[in-house]
Amino acid sequence: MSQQLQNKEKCPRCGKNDLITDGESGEIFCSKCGFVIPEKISDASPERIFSDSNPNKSRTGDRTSLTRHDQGLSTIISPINKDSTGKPLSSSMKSSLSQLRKLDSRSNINNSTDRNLKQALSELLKMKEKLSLSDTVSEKAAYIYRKALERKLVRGRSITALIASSLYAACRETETPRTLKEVSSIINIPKKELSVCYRLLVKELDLRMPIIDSVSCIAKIASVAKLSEKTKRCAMKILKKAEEERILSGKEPMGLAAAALYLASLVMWDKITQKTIADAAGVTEVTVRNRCKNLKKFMDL
DNA sequence: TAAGATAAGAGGGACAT
DNA sequence: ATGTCAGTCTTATCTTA
Repeated sequence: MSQQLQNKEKCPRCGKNDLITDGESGEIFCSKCGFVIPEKISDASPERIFSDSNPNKSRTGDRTSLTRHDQGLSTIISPINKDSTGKPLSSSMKSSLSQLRKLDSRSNINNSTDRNLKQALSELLKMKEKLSLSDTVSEKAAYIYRKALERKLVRGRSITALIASSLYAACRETETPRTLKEVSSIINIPKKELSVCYRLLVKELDLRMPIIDSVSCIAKIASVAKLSEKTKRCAMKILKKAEEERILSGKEPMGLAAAALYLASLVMWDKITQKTIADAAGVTEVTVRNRCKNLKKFMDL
């Protein structure tokens, strides 16, 4: 059970003073009718109060995020010619406001870089959902894409492909196990195009990618193929040993992990076919066999 | 039916031109 | 920039137990 904080506002649905802030998710909901207030997810950190006399502990705005084209810091000039009390504006005010609006729209969205960014980021959010990735990864992807924009790498390339490869790069950087193949098939971009963009990003932005740890792939494959914990641990032992023998370089980590799991399943009498494990890992049976051969040779199994 | 073997082909990294 | 080369992985097909 997470920490819950009382909230002074009224529930918009039932009108009762029973709003509660969930300390973990930051959602505000009514304890009487269960209504969750949309778009009002605040962070659970202590509120910022600028004056002690302020009874209304309002927030200072949404959190900033790299996944918004303006990082969540936009100010929108209302298109309605009324002041805050609802009275119509004077004509001189109206004309200066319309000037402001013109300037504002030019400086914001009509800037081609910003327009590009806006489109890319909306695609990014869709992709993030499809690949069920965390905010951390998409933030990182947004950061990479911004860099790419700065370096003018987008010219003449498809936004979709570039933002997708940024996302893939973010996965690599955060060691989130997603293969190029998965990304390409889920987002519907040819693998080749994606890998060209990815290599471009790595090269031009000087990204330092951590080497994929095949041990972390084991967990993923094991859960897809529904293997036992025992087998998983045995496979990790095998890979650790192989790592010491230094026979891992240049091999696909997924293939290696799959082979280690297959060998482990033999040791543990965990009945599993090569096909199942190859499918779970997204490699072919032949690859599993070849990797098995390598591993066996060095481990006298 | 699962596992192993073999061959042709694709694509990418390293290195030279 | 383009080409070559060794090594890897995939797909397809056949054999073996």
